[in-house]
Order: sequence, then structure tokens, then C-alpha cells
Amino acid sequence: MGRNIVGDRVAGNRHDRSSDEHEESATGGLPAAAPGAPAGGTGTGTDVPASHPPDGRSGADPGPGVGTAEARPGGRAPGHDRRRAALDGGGRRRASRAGRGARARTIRNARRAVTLDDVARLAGVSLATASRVLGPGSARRVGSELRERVERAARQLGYTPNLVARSLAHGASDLVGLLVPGLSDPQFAALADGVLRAAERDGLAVLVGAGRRDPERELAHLATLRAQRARAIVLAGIETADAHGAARLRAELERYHATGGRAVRVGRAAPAGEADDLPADLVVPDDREAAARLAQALAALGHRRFAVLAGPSEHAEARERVAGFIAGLAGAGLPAPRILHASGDREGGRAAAERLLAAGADATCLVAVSAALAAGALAALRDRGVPVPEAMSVAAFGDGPVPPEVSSLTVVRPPLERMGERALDLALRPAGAAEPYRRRVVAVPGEVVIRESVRRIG
Amino acid sequence: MGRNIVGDRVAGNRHDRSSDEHEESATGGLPAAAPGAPAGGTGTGTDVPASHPPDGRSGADPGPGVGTAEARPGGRAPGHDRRRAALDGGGRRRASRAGRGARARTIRNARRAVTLDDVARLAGVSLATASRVLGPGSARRVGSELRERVERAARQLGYTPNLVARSLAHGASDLVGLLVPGLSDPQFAALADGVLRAAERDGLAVLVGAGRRDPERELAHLATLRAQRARAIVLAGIETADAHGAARLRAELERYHATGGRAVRVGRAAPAGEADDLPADLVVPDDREAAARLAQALAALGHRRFAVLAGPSEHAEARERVAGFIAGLAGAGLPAPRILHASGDREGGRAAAERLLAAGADATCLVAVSAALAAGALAALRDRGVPVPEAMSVAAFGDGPVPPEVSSLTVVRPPLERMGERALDLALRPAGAAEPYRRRVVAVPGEVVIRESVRRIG
DNA sequence: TTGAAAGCGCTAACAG
DNA sequence: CTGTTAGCGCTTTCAA
Repeated sequence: MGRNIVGDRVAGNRHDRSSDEHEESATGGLPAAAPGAPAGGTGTGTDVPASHPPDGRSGADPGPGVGTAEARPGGRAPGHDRRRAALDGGGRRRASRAGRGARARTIRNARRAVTLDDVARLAGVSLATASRVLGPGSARRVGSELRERVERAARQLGYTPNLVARSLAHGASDLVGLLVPGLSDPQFAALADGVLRAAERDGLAVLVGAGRRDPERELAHLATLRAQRARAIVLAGIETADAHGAARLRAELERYHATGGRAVRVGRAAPAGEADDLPADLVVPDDREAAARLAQALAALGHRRFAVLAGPSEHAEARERVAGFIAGLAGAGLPAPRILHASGDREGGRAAAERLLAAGADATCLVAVSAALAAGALAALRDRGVPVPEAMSVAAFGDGPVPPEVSSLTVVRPPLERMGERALDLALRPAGAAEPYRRRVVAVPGEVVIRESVRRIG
Repeated sequence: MGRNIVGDRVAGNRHDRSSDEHEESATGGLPAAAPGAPAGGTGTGTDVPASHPPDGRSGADPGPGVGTAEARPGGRAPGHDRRRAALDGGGRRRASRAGRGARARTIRNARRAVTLDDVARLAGVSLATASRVLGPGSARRVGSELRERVERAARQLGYTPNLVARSLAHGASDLVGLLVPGLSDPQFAALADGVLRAAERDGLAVLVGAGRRDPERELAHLATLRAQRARAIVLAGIETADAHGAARLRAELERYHATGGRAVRVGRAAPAGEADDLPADLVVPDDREAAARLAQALAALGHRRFAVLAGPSEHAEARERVAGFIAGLAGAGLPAPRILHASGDREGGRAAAERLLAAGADATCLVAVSAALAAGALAALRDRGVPVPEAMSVAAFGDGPVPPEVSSLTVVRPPLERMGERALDLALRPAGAAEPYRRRVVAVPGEVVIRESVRRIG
């Protein structure tokens, strides 16, 4: 089709990729790079490739006139004293750099970045002093006189520390890693958002990898994070089904751990008995506490008599929720609810709700331990002509995507963001020198979200 | 409340943070680190702090018995030849390292990572050769004999390249940056997912920052990305309202550009006239093409007569969509649709739909240029007793979160993932040496999602 | 091919 | 408080 996209200005549209997209170039607002001579040794006229030090450093400060900076369009700020090096003999540094840097620069058409060395020289101080002023752990003992000179110089040159160099020298990066199946699932996106938030608080940058539920890819990402020397890694949604995969994952995490890294997994604890011995801490939802809070919240709205759709009695998660709910009621001085077991699916919810109605329920509020059960119960109530919330309030645990038809359902929402935050916090908090390694587990209660399906009583 | 979360096992629960979460430690499956003597010079008995080279390197390979590796629980693989250094006098390297590394290691209780140097020595080759084998751009000329020795040594030691060092030496990192308001908005999460996908294809890692709609924070993240030497940056949802903020953003991006970085913005083009002169390429949705495709799709379903709820006639975006739709119909040999203008909100949609019905519509399909208009139209149809899709099909452009009541609406979905992918691709593709800087623009058509609100005709 | 050596930009001893 | 110096681990000339 090949139309261009900016009004009706015509441009040569060359199709690209899937011939699906249109592309256009337009002269932008950015000033051109200096069109004159390239900054480095190439093309200086003197053809002395090896011995000539095109990138040598002068010992003296560059004198006045250098570094108006801040944003010098097309200028050649720190470049010019480089040329003086040949004149004053290379000063205090061994003068013998190959022109590689300069040449590469010319190719990529990008100015060489301002280094700490540039700043130090302009300020007339040693590299160490400049580092003390500009480096991490800001407030290190440097005389205010020099400190200011350094700061001015840095500002003037538009200095930005090279964090890569910093990391290498310091021996630890400011990076943390996050491995999730992907970000298109809002659940993992929410979790990621929490990790981002926690990282920002600590001044760390987050490397995100998408495992796409592919063990190979997950392992590769983990290896990359390790290679990047990420300080901590948060994993979520990584479920190795087969034993082989689990072993490989375990090995990878052990390697990571061995080099001082700390990994934290987010998710439900593995079913008892399963080999869940990964060297990673764990952040899990605290169903029990969340259930207790739900009970409290409902009690606060005036409800006194409850029925609980508990699903199958052998379901551990469900049991936790029921127990927590009962405890919460007890805490509010209320009697235990009526418990109805059934299959864990929608039909189970329907059946249980019908049983409840048939039995002549005196409950004012129905609590389902899962969204599926709640959906079934809602259907039963509708069929029986019991209006929600007028005649019956309904609440549920909202794990998994909540079906649209119950978007007004009061739920306990899984605390994704908080789990993400806590996971990173946990990973970053030193584990103490206690040997042997002890896995730490943090449980985060879900959030009670009261919506229209629950009414206030009294 | 302080219960513990694993069954009924009791543990010392210390409250943490908001007293909201429970924590527990449990002895895990990870073997303890070697409990014996620390790996470094500390505690060797000889008390010669400075001149003694605790970390000196032996020139010989460590001999048999070293490096069973791959996953050696509790062992001290590369550590042991370090101790031999004092005996054989430090070999060919200048022997004068301070014991810093070793000491820090002891503190952090982590083995020093295996370096390329370790591998080279074990393989009995030079650092350069090892680098040539294990470094990037794999297939460099190295004799198969040595190559294999190096590879074996690497495997044996469990070598993982230090990407930080690599980046510093190479002068370019394998990182790209992504700046979004946050990931809790599924739109940006989807976009981020696209960026992740594209990055993975290119073997790059993605640093994600959340600007939280705060210019200060956005700038800070951008600076960090620049400092990390990210090769490319993708920005989305960064809208600087005031001129000052815009100028700062511009300055920041120019700096980034000056050091060779390439930024790409994702989103609608700025309204004409606005100072949208950021030195960043642009990826935008191609409404026109998407609208044409919608027309095609609907025509393919048998629809022949359409009505378009076009919103206010001065809305540029809406105009594009209408124009594209008309063009699409024309392409299918169909006549122009009936165009109905109204206000751009829900009420406008309702009013327009009512006008259409009142006029005795012969259209079989209603297309709204926004979800809000569609919602209004659906309401009107419902009120008038016109069943959708039986008596009238409805489709819309799905920008913004689609209201739940229209979750079965046929829409043109904004191509978030693809825009993310394309953005990174664009940033990574060299811009060519063309001076002056030309902003490139890529338009990506949205995806047509046919749902129940449209029926097949004939 | 291979090895020796010079850095990448920064931090952190160590010595004044 | 300030400067000197030795690296961090790797890539890449340059010379053999």
C-alpha cells in the first residue's frame, strides 16, 4: 500500500520486514556532528601508525577555553588536548597508546565519552581525588576547595561515570536480574513492577529476561545474569517439570550462589515431597493471613453468619484459607462458619451453593476459596433468584485471572507487586554468615478488595 | 499474628517491615561452603601483609586432581593453586598484588569466580589464545589442538565470562534500555514484552526502568542507562508536559546520542506544531493501514454497507482511521460508508447511533473509531432493542483499556508487542552515516481481532 | 597461529 | 586530605 504516515508529505517508503510497516526519515532537530576533521589520529597528516601516540595524555590542564560543554553541538571538547600530547611529550603517563579508540570512534561517528581522567585533569587534581568526589559513597573526605573544582569540571564536561568500569573495579555491579515467563501476562507484569520498585529504592537497575516457559531459555538467561554479575536474581513462574531440567536449574542456581549471588523464587511452595531444594529463598502468598483479614473486613461490614465453599477437603491451599478465615472470625469474636466441601471447579461451587440454599441458609455472606467456586455459586444464586448482594453477599479468593462476569466480585487479590518487592528485598538483604545455607521464606498476605458483591449489613 | 507458613512446624517468626509478613528459615539443600580455612592469604600463618603475594599466579598448570568441576559442592577448585604461588615464587607475572581480593572474598564467603586467566593457565596457553577461543565472535583462528585444550579447561572449571569486563574492554555493552511509566499497565507490559523478544533475538539483555510519570525519575533512569552504556534505548509513555521538562529530556537524549546511543520513542506522533524534536526515532501505530485491514476483514465476512461513527471531525487520529477504512472498502470494491460525526465520548457514540437508527439504517455493520464511541453505540442499540450482532454488527478501534462490558467487541488492537519489537530493531539498526541526523519513523498497523460482536453475512 | 603487553575507566589500598 | 599505583577481567593490537 505504501502510504507515508506524516500527513501528506511524500517520502520514499521502503518496505521493511514483513512489508507490514512503513518507514520514513526526516531531518530532525539534532545538530550534525562536526563535519570537519575526525577527532583522533587518523588523518592528521603524519603517517606514523605505531610510535605516534595519538591518544596520549598531557599532564597539564587544558588551559582556558576548553570545555564550555553541557551540550556542545558539533564541538570537540575533550578531544583537543589529545592532540597536544605529541607536543609536550606525553607527560606523566606512559605514552604509547595505539590509536584504536580514536579510530573506532571515527567509524561510529560518536565522540569519545568524557572520562574521570578528563575531569581530574581539567580540575587539576589526581584521578583518585576526582574519584573520591564523583565516585560512589559520595561524602568522602576531600577538601571543599578541591571538591568544588572537581564538581565544576565534571559539570562543565558533562561527565557521566562509566558504570561498567565502576562495576569491574569495584567488583560488584549495580544490576539485579528478574526472570519471568514473559510480561504479557499481567500477573508477571505486576510482579515485575514490584521488583522494579524495590530496585529503584535501592538504586539498582533491573535486567529482565523472559523465559517463555522454555527451560533452555531460562537457563540461558540465568547464565547471562550470572555473567553480568547481577547481585541478586528474582525468579517467578519457572517450573521445571522433568527431573533433568530441575537438576540443571539447580546446578545453575548453585553456581550463582557460589559466586556470591542470591536468588529468590516467587510463587507457591512446592507440594510437599517434591524436590524443591533449589538454593533460592522463597516468597509465597500468605493465604492464611489473607483469609483472616477477609474475615475481619467482612465482620466489619456487619456480617455475622458465613458459609464457606471450601472445595475438596484435601486441597492444602484451600485448607489454609479456610483455617485462616475461621481464625479471623474467631479473632472478631464470631462463631465458626458453615463449611461446604465440593469439587474445586465451577460445578462444585454451584452444587455447594445449591446445597446451602436447600438447607435453608441463614448465612448473609458466602466465601469461596477460589474464583472458580465463586463463579459457580454466583450462577446458582442467579438461577435460584437470590440477588447478590441484597440477599447474599459473596467473596472469594482471586487467584488466577478473574472471569469477566465476576468483575464486581469482592476478592482477596494475590499480592503480586508486594511479592516482587519483597523478593528483591530478601535477595539483597545479606543472609548472615550462618552455615549451612538456610532457605528463607517470606509470606505476604493478599490484599482484600471489597467490591459490589458484598453489602454492608446493619 | 505470627503463625508460620509451612504446615504446623513452628519457627521463630521475627516480624519484618510492615509486620505484615512472616519469615522463616529452613535448612536447604545447598551444601555448606567449605568450612575449613578461608581460601585466601589470611590465616596462612605467615604474617607478611604487604610483600607476600597471597594471590600470585603460578605459571604451571595445576597438575592432576584439580578441577573436576561442573558442580563441585563445597570444594575449593581454583583456590588451591593460589596457595602454591608463594612456593614457586610468582612465576612470570609481576608478583605484587595486595591481598584485597582474597580478603573481601573471605568476608562475603564466596569463592572467587573463575577467570579467563584461570582457564588459560589450566590449558597452558596465553590469555590471548583463551580469549580468542572463548571470546565473542567465536570462530577466530586458533589451532584445533589449542582450541580444544582451552574449551576443555573452561568446561572443567565451569568458566563463565565476566560480561562486565568484556564490555569495558570491548567498549560496548550488551545492554539495551527500556523506559516506561511502569509495568502494571498491561499496555506497557505488552510493549515491554515485545522489546524483550527483540532483544533476545539479538542476544542483548534489557534493562527496564519505571519512570512512574515523574520527569525527574525518567531523567534519572535515562542517565543510568547512558552510564551503563546501553546500546539503545526504547522510550514509551514519556510525556513531558512543560517546556522545561521537554528541554531537559531533549538534552539528555542528545547526550546519549552524542555518545553513540540510539533512542527510539514509541507512541503517537506529537500533534503537529508541538516541539517534538527529540533526537529519537519513532514507532507509531499505523491507523490508516489498520483501518483498511478492518474494512477488508469485515468485507470478507460478507458485510457490504457500513456506518462509521467518526467522532469529532477535527480529530486527526479519527480522520486517519476513517480515511483508511474508506480506502479499505474501496480496495474491496465496496462503496463508501455512511459517516456520522459526533462528540468523541460515550455520549457521542450513543447519539450518533441513535441518529443512524432513526434515519432507518440499511448498514449491517457499525464501526466506531474509538472504544468509547462503541460503548455508547452499544448502549443505544441495546436500548432500542437492536440485537448485536444479529441485527447489527459492531467493530471499533481498541485504544485504551476496553471496558469489560464490551469484552466481546471486535476491535483493532494496538500492536503493542510489535511496536516494542520494531522499536528495538530500529534502534539497533545502524542509522547510516547520513548527516545531518534524520529521524526515522516506522508505522506498525494494529491487529484486527474479530469477536462475537460481528457476524458473518450470507 | 600464538604470545606479550597495553589498555578500557574506575576503585581502593597505601604512602605521604 | 591528597597523590601514586596496582589492579578488576577481558579484548585487541603488534610482533614473532
